Amino acid sequence: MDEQARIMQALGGVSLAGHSIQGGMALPPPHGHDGIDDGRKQDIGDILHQIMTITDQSLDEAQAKKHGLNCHRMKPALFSVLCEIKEKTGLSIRGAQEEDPPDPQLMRLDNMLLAEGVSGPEKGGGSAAAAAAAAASGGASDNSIEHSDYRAKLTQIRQIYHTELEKYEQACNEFTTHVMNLLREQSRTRPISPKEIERMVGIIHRKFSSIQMQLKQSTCEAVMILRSRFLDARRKRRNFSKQATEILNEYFYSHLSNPYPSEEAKEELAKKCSITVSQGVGSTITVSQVSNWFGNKRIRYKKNIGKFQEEANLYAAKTAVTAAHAVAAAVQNSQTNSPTTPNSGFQMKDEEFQLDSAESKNTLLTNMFTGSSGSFNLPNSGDMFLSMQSLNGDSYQGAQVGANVQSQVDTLRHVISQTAGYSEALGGNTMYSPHGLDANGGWHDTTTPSAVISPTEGPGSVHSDTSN
DNA sequence: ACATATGATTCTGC
DNA sequence: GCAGAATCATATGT
Repeated sequence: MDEQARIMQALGGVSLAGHSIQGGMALPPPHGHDGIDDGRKQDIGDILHQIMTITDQSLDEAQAKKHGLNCHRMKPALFSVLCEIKEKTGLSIRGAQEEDPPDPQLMRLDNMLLAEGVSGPEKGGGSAAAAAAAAASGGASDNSIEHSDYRAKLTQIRQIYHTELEKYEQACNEFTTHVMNLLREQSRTRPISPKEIERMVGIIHRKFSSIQMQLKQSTCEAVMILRSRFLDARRKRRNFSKQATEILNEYFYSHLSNPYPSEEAKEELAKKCSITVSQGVGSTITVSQVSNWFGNKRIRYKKNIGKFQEEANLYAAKTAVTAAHAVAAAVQNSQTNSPTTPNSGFQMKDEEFQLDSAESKNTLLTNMFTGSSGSFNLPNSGDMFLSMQSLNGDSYQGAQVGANVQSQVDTLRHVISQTAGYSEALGGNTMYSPHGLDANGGWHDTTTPSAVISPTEGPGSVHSDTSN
């Protein structure tokens, strides 16, 4: 042990090729020596001398000396002792950063990149994620143009991410092997154990993974920005076309008693709205958009019936006019018995859009006579009739005459009778069962037209939608 | 510039 | 999962 101590002391501060070997070496104080034979003493002295003078010599000479040292029989023993001491003294430095636990932040980033289709399997991963994102946001985005744009940008991000990642990995590997080679090389002259090399590799990997995390973070940010730009429909909100709104309103007011279109009805409405819209630049209207529309409509109508009175009148009138046309045609058809009269022209193509005579009448009656939310200036019956007459000449085509002729006749009869003051018995129309909002504000079937009036809407209580 | 309209989203309750 | 309600964010009208 004394021998070792002396060696240590002698070696302290010696630099080889610019690498200090002082780090981590605690040198015990020198003290007396005994029991070492002179031959060995001479040996060690030689080694020390060679080491001390190695930097003063030429490269070739140094190389030769180094080789000599490496081949020296004392070398393995010295090396292991130095390593042991270094290991002991270096303990305080490490230990803290041993095995790294999975970073939650990194895991979140990884998950997100995977979910967005940036990382993970190649192929249509990006578009699949885009579609999923679109579906998540209501499925309302059927904008193929914008979607392809989004996908293109996502692919771009994906490519950049992967090339960068690859670059980092390559650099990391190169650097690691370089450092490993260097250390291995130096381990000939410095006390570097394989364990230490391993640890160094770990440190390098950690450093590189922190760089990778930055890359992941910025990629995530880019994706988020992209998403907000392309997929947040609220940012891209566009009003529906006039025709589309008309179709939807048509359905709403003709089903005022129960404005909850079935899934098929919604699909049909969406299709119709999209057809009318397709001639322009507008996007198509999806089922979920129809659902949104009805949701908004119901709540806004209920909140302020007065505000929608005019609209309700209009659509009810349109419905009635449509019915009138149908009836007129039917009558003409039956009277003239003309084979050229297109009977099929009034045939319902789609049962979904049946005209609900009771409902349309209800709308009319409610609007005209009950006055719903009080302060709305009700048109008197004459006005209403006039307006209807004027509408008669209208070339409005929007309303799908979906009803059978009989129900249209009923509607028309009621409209006419109520409007013009006819008091005919309207033989056998027991279908008249107006529906409306119940006292709780929900839609239900009632038997009194006045039920349409919201109890909370006293006369003169017209107010605007303050929800905004 | 401001108010209003409107499509979409989010939250809550059922 | 749907509907209602509240809210957001944009579009449109003045």
